[in-house]
Amino acid sequence: MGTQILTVEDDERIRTAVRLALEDEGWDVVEARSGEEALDLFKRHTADVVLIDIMLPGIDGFEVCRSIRRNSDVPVVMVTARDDTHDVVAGLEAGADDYLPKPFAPKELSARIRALLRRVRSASPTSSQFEFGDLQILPDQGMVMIGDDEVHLTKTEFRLLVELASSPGRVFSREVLLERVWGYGYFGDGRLVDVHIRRLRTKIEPDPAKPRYVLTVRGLGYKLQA
Amino acid sequence: MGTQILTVEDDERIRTAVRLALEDEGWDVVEARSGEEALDLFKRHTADVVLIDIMLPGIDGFEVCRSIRRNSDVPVVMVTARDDTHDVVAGLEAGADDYLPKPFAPKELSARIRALLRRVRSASPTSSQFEFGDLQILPDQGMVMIGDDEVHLTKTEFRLLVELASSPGRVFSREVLLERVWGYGYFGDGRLVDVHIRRLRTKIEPDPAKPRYVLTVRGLGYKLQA
DNA sequence: GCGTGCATTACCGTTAGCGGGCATCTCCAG
DNA sequence: CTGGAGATGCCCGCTAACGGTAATGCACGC
Repeated sequence: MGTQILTVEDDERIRTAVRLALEDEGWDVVEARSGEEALDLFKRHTADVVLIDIMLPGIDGFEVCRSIRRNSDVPVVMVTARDDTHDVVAGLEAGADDYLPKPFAPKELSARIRALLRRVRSASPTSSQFEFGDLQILPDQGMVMIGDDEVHLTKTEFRLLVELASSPGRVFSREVLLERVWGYGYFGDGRLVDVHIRRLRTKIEPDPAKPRYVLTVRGLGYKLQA
Repeated sequence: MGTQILTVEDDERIRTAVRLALEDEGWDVVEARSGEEALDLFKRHTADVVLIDIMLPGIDGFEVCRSIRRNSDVPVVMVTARDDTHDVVAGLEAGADDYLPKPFAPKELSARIRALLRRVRSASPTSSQFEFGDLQILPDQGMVMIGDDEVHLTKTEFRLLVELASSPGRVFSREVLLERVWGYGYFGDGRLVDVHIRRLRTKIEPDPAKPRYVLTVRGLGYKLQA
């Protein structure tokens, strides 16, 4: 699923020009022709960025922006022919993140949206999380839970587990694991992996002799039960 | 401690005008006259926003921005007389969050900075207070309570604690903490973090040898018990 | 049965984190 | 200006935990 951009613009020519510019960047564009339509679409879809023209029939851009802000932190860019300082300030005060006076270069619009996306995405560190039955892996917290109990893993064990969990069910050879967990250019014995798999099992498996999560695939490597 | 803004501008009249406008908003302004001075100041202080003029003697604004971006996510606004689309795009690509062509209205500058701060702060909720068991953190009042007793923390200890509290349970590496607490671009020993964690513990932990709140995650960093 | 590959254990050099101590810096009171 | 207290940054030595190696035992497949 790509980046979704909702545009609100009543002038068809501009709307089309904007759409083409945004699609050039590889983003998906959803178009609204009025404030009402925009708010309706916004409720029903999720957008990564909203682009609002101020001069709209019906509800104006400022109001659309404020309305969106009441229940969302989505990045908002205002685009308009009015470029008095007063309008710019009003737009930003209404909750917009950026304000771009027409006429503008499509490349500038794209660049500003990219900057905004960069900022927003760096702020929300994708708190990933895996779950396999009773086994719960929380990479952010450097933590593994079995049921309700925290299990302490060392850094190496943890990275090994996270690596296996990144593609559940897939078999990882010792070479691949050495490369990914220990780093490129590590020239050690493949037995090293065995030892750490063993240590991992004693910690997370109810019965390490009959592994439930970390399974051996003879002759190939190890995998995490999907 | 208020919002710190670092400005980089060689023209004295503009520098003064900008400073007055920013101070009107209640922000603290630190001024640099060249790219070199800016990078130097940036290393030693923390800034909440950086304002960069592109045309500078020595290192130009683009380079200053890129240099800052190499180890910081601080909001950056570029301000310049050049307003070709090409320059705007280049500025944003260099890592700036906004680009404002001169001449600009001080009110617009302030509004744009406010919008940026709003965006950045909504990402890391400086919410009024945190509570972890008996530990109560009141960032607004610069105050920490254990049970009913106020505990005195130094500025550094306090910021360290608040940073950890901003994402309870999440592991913070020494690098991240150095960046966030000591300021971007601080090039010191990672051991420094240990020292302050220890001092923090002696103050807030009932038994500093067996931490209850500030936990060590060996090989990764520290976290605050969720 | 035999060989190959995996499991298990023991061992030991290394390292990360902690605590004590010290030098410098800052900020205030005198 | 000066002295002192607190704050800050840095270094060194200690220890427990960790990572890697090797040796031995076990299981599976031919």
